[in-house]
Amino acid sequence: MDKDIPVISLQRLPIYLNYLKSLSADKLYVTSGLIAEALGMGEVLVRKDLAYTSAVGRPRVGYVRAELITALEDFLGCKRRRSAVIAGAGALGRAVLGYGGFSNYGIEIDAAFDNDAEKVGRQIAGRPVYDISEAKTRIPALRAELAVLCVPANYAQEVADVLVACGIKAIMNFAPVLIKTPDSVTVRHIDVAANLAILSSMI
Amino acid sequence: MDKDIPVISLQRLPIYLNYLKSLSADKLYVTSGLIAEALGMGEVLVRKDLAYTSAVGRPRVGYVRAELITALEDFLGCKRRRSAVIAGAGALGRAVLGYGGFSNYGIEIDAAFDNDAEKVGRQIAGRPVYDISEAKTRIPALRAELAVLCVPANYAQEVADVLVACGIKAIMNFAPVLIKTPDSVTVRHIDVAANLAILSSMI
DNA sequence: TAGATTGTTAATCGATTAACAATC
DNA sequence: TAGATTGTTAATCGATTAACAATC
Repeated sequence: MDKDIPVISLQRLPIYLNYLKSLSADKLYVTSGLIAEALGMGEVLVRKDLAYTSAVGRPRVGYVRAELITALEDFLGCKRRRSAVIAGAGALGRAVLGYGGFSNYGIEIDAAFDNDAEKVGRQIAGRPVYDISEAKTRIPALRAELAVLCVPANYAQEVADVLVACGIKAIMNFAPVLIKTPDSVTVRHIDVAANLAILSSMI
Repeated sequence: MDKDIPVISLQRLPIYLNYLKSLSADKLYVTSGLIAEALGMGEVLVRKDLAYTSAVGRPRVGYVRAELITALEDFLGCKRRRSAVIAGAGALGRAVLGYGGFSNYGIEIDAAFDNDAEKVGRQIAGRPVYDISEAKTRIPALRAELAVLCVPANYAQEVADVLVACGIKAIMNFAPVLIKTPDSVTVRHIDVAANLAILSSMI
């Protein structure tokens, strides 16, 4: 009955959530018009997006801000704690490990993997760095289903295959190369250089 | 006459470019069908996207791979060298500084800025770290128009304002907060935590 | 009650895909 | 020539916006 949320709407939900959280605590109600105005988008679009979550607004007053935050967090699964791992403990992997923002979404980065003996066995930001060969025992033990791929391009496919074999169900890929995975595994590719090039060509 | 390329098509051009470069050197010709197949998309879409560049294919043989790469590079402005700076020399800023991939697109990261006296004056990956107060002389001197914003959320708007005042025309924003800029400045927001949360909710 | 805002249905807009003529 | 592939025009699909009834 209820249609699945389009990915493009899903991508806007964290933006709404951030905005709602940024409002001062005495702001009890918000309207779609207020959100739309602040974020530079159409108000009907905001209502449509919010309708995919369990959010319910009231005519004349709008949405209760706290309820709306809860609805968005529920929809995004922020309540359910989920474990993630990082593959590649280079500069980017370490930056991601040290980044605290994941906890807002119920995600915990629990470990990193690398093949460099220099890095293996140490801790980074309080998290252990294991040899990649340990992935097949460590990942199931952690029940991790999310992975952030921060290895060089020439290792990306090989490491992605290992992650998939270990039960990882979604991969955020920072390597500048497309990786192939079974349909059951979702991949988001973030190519930082390509993004900057796109920006540059839009100037 | 010629319509402007939609942003969504523009975003695919680096993907085509990477794929074409990944092919072995003896692959002289490529067809839209080959590219589409490899990338899991429709072949008409590939031809439409390529048509926005100056690429011209030939019926029956397809596109000359080398020509197509050149056409994409020209369109993306990879030939014209452009200077970029990083704001924020924390873990993420350092990771971006150390990342070599920008040169493929003609982009050179020339400097970083920070307000931490510990970091200012040092070099990271061979690039100088200046105090943010120097931005207004250094950025124009470098003729930098691109910036990567890697500061904490609570500084993001303030630092973005400085960058804009220094002549920056496009900002890639890694801070988990929306920033406001004049219409003349293009912003791409990459919220790593939000992206992982989206992925997670798609599992 | 009057008026503001929601939620939904219909219209529009833009992107993708299908169809096909051109051509090498 | 026959056939494969391009480039383009028309059709479809999906997302956004407009219109509006419901309602608090």
